[in-house]
Amino acid sequence: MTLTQLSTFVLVAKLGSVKAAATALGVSEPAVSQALAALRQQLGDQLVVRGGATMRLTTAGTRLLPIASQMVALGADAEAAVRAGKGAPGQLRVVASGTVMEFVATPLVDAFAERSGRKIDTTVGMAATSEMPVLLANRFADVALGPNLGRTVGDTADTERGSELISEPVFRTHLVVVAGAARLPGSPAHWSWLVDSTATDPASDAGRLLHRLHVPEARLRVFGSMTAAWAAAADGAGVAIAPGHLVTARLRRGELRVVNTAATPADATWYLTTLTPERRSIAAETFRHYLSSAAALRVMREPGAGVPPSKFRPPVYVTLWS
Amino acid sequence: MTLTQLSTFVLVAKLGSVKAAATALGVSEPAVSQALAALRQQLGDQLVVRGGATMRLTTAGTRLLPIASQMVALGADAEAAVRAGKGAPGQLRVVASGTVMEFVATPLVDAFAERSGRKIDTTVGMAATSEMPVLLANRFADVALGPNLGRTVGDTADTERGSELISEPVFRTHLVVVAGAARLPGSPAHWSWLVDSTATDPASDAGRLLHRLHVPEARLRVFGSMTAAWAAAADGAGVAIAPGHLVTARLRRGELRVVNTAATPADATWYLTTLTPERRSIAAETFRHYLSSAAALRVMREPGAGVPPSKFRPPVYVTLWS
DNA sequence: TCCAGGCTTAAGTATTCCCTTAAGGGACCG
DNA sequence: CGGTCCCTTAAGGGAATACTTAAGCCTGGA
Repeated sequence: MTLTQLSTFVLVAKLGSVKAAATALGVSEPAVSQALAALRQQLGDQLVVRGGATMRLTTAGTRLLPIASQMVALGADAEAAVRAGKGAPGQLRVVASGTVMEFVATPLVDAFAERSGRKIDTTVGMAATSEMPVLLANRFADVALGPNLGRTVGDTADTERGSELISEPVFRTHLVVVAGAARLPGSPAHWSWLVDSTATDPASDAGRLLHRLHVPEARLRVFGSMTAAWAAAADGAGVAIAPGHLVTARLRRGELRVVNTAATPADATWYLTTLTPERRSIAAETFRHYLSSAAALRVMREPGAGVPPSKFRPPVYVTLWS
Repeated sequence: MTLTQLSTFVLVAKLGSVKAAATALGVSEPAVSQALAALRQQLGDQLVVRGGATMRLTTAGTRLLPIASQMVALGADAEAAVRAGKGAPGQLRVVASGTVMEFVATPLVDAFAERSGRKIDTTVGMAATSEMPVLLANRFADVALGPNLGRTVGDTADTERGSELISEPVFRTHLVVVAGAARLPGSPAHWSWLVDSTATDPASDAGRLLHRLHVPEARLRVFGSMTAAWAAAADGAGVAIAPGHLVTARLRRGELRVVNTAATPADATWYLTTLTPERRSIAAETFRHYLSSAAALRVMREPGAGVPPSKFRPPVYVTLWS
């Protein structure tokens, strides 16, 4: 019964699938399945079993989950405690949604590291919206930047202590639909939508927008980054989604134009999600404070030139700081 | 950072020595030292350093200890939870002092297992008095049978939550000094004391008795078991210590006679020590209840023939159910 | 000053972890 | 009934664990 195995179990149980856990951990499916098999053999119980759509917990698994979850969290706390105890630099692990990751996470974190006098080691990873609560609750990450993760209706799991999350708005923008010079036939559901991978996350801002416009999946063309999608849109290949404030330059130059739809322009707010204050690490608190500064706002508003399409790595999930 | 390493660290920190931890775990000293070295390297801090008599915690080590301790305890809880969840037999791990171990632990546990309908897997290990609180607090054991472990004055460590212990008297006897036919010259401090290894434990009943009589260590001859010591005493090799109720037959047969001293007969009470009720396992609670039964009392009063000297294993510490 | 007890290192070995790719089921859906 | 998605097993390899014995080293005490 290793901590790795327990982490794996927790992730599978909370995400409801081996595949999802494997993705979140950045390993192959068999790796997860095998860790699970080892736990199952040693504890003499299946713990999680296939139950149609999602993996279901057995009775024993249900009892194990809160304990395992706490052990994993304590494992992270242990490292943080030792770090703090020996006066070493703190550590801040950020997870960001794809959009935030592409445009502002890196410059934001760079600026933060600069400002903190390099006293805080900061790393960034990308995660899907559904993964973020799990990653935070189990201390795989300290803060999340992306959509609102505050408690939503129908949230059955996670009534355990310590898993409560707090989302605070840090930046408000609006999503617009943009296109090049090409004519757009018929309704939005018939257009060709040039999107990045976050749009396939139904809980993301872009995903919700597409859902509201009833765009079928067949009409999507997924690009490795938003920047790449915009370039394709400018070439007349279809329409793309963009945070308004990030395409002002392209609009001014006439490369792109705004296309109004029934659902756009749509408000879109980026949130910072953390644990409750008493469970927050010092580094997380510092970062939270930094985000309310004028310097941080400036970075989010004008994140520089963005990342050139070739340099932005597609949704290769970062191995999450094992 | 494995659970094994954390257990090792906790044991070293709480027992104050690598050697003690190695003994308690039933492994060699280098094994402990090495586990510690691995932790130290990974966490980048010494955690515990040599500080004269006992190992002292560094700042980082101080912060780590409560967290590690809780992780270890949760590890045991996890197994228990899964066991309970799948309806498997419960588990009861008993630690006993040497005397209890030699005479009553085995028959007591056998009787308990019988009575519980084999629904509880019971194992017994032997431990020194100083080790018992640590073993209980970190879930290496569920109950302890031996001297009173309730909070004593000067108990500096263990103010952390969950380490509170409750000792309840379960059997009252009295210690007597016995000898064979030989004449005893001078004061008790000059006699030859034939004892078992528990007498070298200063916190044990026998150890305290020897201290009260100012018997120097040089006057001790350590035997592998009390039974063996009594046999030697009967041969005239010196005096021995015995719980009165266990030597009545030998006294009646004239093999031994009681020698009165300034400190004997001395009251000696065996206690059952457990965690607080809400932290107690079901098996521990069941055992506690069983001990108050007439059947248990009978076993403790007349534990059969005892163990023949050759069969009782000297303080070979049982590997503690890792 | 040397000695002794106790912590640490060195060297070697068996075991377990943890990951990979490739291939074998099993359930659900059209 | 075949496809597809997903979980699982098989096989293999590299690294880390966890233990041993033997030998060094540091500190405190006679």
